[in-house]
Amino acid sequence: MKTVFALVDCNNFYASCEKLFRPDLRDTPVIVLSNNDGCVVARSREAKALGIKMGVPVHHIRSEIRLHGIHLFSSNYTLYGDLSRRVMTTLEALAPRVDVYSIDEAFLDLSGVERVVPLRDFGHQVKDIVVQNTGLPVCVGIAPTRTLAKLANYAAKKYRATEGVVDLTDTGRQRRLMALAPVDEVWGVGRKISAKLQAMGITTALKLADADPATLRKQFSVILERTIRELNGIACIPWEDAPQPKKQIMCSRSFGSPVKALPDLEEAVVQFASRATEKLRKGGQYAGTLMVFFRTNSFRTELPQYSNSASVGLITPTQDSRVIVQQVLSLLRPMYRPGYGYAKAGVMLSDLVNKAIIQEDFFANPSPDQDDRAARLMSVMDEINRRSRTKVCSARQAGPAAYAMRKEHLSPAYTTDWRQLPGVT
DNA sequence: TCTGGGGTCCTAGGACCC
DNA sequence: TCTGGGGTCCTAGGACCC
Repeated sequence: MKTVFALVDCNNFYASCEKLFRPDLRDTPVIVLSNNDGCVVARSREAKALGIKMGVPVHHIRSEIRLHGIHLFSSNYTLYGDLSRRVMTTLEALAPRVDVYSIDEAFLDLSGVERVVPLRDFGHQVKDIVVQNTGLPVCVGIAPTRTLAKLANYAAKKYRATEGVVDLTDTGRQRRLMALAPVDEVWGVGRKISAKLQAMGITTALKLADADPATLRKQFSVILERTIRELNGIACIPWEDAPQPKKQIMCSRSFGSPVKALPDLEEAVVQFASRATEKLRKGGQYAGTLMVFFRTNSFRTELPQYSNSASVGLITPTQDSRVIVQQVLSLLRPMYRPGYGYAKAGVMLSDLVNKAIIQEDFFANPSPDQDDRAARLMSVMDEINRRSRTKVCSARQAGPAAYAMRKEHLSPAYTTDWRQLPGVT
């Protein structure tokens, strides 16, 4: 049986989520901003039509915002995460296998579907059911490999005549589309590689597909070789039988205003360490290495700059917030220098393992019994934090702090907080 | 152009071993 | 002080993705 992939991708996901609860903004250009309201991370169709570019700092487009009455939203990940789950649940009911690839897209296994219904028709069914269940518009790209499905999705978004669905299982259609697609639209070809390819005369997806994989592997890497094979219809990224466990967990933030004093910096990294460890426990994992970093604002070149990072390996991997917080603080303190305004800090947990393969530390103090008590304490803490708004946390995490993020245009938690349900008047 | 918070994978090069 | 060849492991950095 021929393998067939579909890539389902939400249109302007964050902007569509915001519009869902604001029908009054139906035809208004809308943009969603990154943390701290820094730059543009999503644009509605109308905003794209106005030429607002992805990633621009919001203060560069103040005049356009005023001129065209563009509506701003701070990012509301609680809302987007909840709506994403609804989309994915819908997709899981429609296909035997679903790979959630990011917050707004998923690969579906459509192998065998064409014996029952034409693939293009099935794509339209998927699209209609998702919009019916969630209110969110999606596009569907169908092809024999993930890389081609990505390209099909690009075409479905770009060309109106496709009505949001492109079936690229036919080789002739693949080549016609690839001849039109700039090489940087290929999945896996970013800014650097695209520039090098262009210099070699490889300007379209088709020229890349027809290039010699062995030669390009030598000049680039196996990843690009794989991309070439995928463009030629050879699937190189198979289905995973089990979801792959995380390899690292990161928690970092830019601060709303510069942080100068050690206690404030400590408070921030304690927060990050706690949040990262919570994610760790949610996945049932233990961290073997932790890293902390912080830095001044490198864009303010007129100001003195300082950044540093340090990591430590634990003898026994842990998921105990108290241990991780202690370690992070003892890494941070000797690195801290007064006299700088710090703009960002973060904590990373890595060398993650499951409990089953943990090597006990022969000389460690806590007996297995104490270890057990630590585990119970952590799970009680997590449970309380899930249920209540008053968070239980280590004494160092106070809030709202000096480094709080700017979020001046935040929409309500429409779907995850009873008190913020949208009203009908 | 430089703005955000996550992630993954690959490669080159150094340290170290025989 | 210089001379060989081969291997592994780890880390840092780069490139990509959303």
